[in-house]
Amino acid sequence: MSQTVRTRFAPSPTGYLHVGGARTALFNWLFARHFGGSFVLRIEDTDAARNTPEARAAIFEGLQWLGLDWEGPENEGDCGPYFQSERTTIYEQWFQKLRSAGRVYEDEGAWRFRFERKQITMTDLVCGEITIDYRDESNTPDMVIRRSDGSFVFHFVNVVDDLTMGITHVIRGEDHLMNTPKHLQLIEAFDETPPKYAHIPLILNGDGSKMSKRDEGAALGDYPKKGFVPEAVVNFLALLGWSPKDDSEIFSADELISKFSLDSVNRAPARFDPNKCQWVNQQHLLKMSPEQFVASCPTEASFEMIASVQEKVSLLSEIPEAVSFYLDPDFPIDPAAIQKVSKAAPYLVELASHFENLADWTCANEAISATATQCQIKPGQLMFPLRVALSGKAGGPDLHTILGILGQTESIRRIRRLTTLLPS
RNA sequence: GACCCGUUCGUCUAAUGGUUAGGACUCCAGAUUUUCAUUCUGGCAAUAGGGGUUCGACUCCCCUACGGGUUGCCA
Repeated sequence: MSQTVRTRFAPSPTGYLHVGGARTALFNWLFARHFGGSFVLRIEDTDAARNTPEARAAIFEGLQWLGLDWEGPENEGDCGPYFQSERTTIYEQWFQKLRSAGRVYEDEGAWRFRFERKQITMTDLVCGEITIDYRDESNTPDMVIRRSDGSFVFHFVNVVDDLTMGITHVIRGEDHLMNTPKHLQLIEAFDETPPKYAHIPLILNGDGSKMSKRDEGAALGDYPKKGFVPEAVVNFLALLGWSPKDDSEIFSADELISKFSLDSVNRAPARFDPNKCQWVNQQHLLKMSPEQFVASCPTEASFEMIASVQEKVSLLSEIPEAVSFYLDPDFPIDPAAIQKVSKAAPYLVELASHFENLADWTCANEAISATATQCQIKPGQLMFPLRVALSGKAGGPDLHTILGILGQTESIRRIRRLTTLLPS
C-alpha cells in the first residue's frame, strides 16, 4: 500500500464499550498496524445528554485495557480536535461548500442535502460490489444534514471528519452499509476522494438475537472483572468474523497484526460463545510465565501459592478460591470428597507418623511410597486421600507443590484433622 | 412493506467446480500423569429447501424459507 494507511474508530459515549465496538476498533487497529499506519480515535459526542466524563472514560479505558493505542484524545496528533463537539467551525466551513455548490436547501428550518438521482455503486473491501438505486426519490428522500437548531447530523459530520482527518480506510459495522451511498454522495458533492470502505459483520448473542447492553459479554468493562486477560479477549474477538485460514487459533497481538487481512473477514454475523472465550483465556493463562501470571492477579497469597494454580484456572477471578485452602487453617472439606476417602483413615494415620519421623521434608515422596508399600496399596490410592486432607478438595494443584508450601507441621496437622472426620 | 447483506456440525470456522466436507469450543469415551490439571487419542455432530448450469456444485445462476441490517431533524 503506497499511501499511508489511516483507520479510525468513531464511537459515541454511551456509558460503556460494546464488544461489537471493541472488535470494530480492534480490526481498525490491526489493519493500521499491519501496514504501519495510524489508528485514529474520534469521539462522536454530538449528543450532549450522554456526553459525560464517565461515558468518555469507558471508551478510553476499554481500548487501553485491550492495548489498542490510538491517535486522538489524550494522545494528540495533527488532525484534532478529536471530539466532534469541538469541530463545529470545520463543519460550518464544509457546510458552506455545499451551500455554494447549491446542494442543500432549507426545509422547515432544517437543511437537506440534495441527492443525485442515480444508481450508486460502491466497492466494499468485505462485501464486494453493491449497487443502490437512488433514482426513486420516495425511497431515498433527500437527507437532513443540519437540524433546525443549527446542529449537524451524523452523516455529515462523519464524512467531513473522515475527509479532514485523512482517513484512508473506514472499517465499521455492517449496520452502516446502507449509509455508505449517502456518504459517497456527500463526498462527491465535496469533490473529494472517498476512503475505502469495509463493513464487518455484527456480533450477536448465542441465540442469534441482537446483543444489547445487559447481555452476557456485551460490555467490555465486564471482562477484567470476570477474570479475562486482555490478550485473550483480543484473540477471541479477532476470531469472530475473521479467520487466519489455517488451523491456528491462539495468537499474540503481534501475530494478529502480521496475519490480519480484510480479505479473510467473513460476511455473516457471528454469535458470541462464552465457552470458547473462556477457553481462549485459559490458553493465554497457560502461555504466561509464572511471573506474569502472578503479577496479573493481585491477591494476598504468596507467589508459590498463586503460581501453583496457574494450570488449574481458566479465569483470573478463580484464583482466590483456588488458593484459599492454603491460607485458611480451617478450610472447608468437600463432603463428596470425604465420602470418596471414607476408608482411608488407617492409611492416613500411618502416613502422618511416617511424615512425623521424617528428618528431611523434601523426602516426603519417599514417605508416601513407603507408607503405600507398608499398607499394601498403590501410591495412587494414598495420594487422593492426602489431597483431600491437605486441600479439602478432589482437585487442585500438584500434590508435591502443596506439601512444599504447607510444610511438614501443617501437612501433618491437616492429615490428622481429616482422620478425625473419618470413621476409623 | 421496500431496499441491501447473509445462511457449512449446537457455536466459531476451513475447503477460491473434483476432499472420506477439515480444524476448534462444548459434550462423551479412553490413554498418559504415583494425585490433580495440562496433554494426547477416539467419538457424536454440518453444506437451509427446491430448481437449474456442469462430466462433476459447499462453491456459479434462479426461486423459496429463515436470519440480520437500513428505511430519523439517533449515532
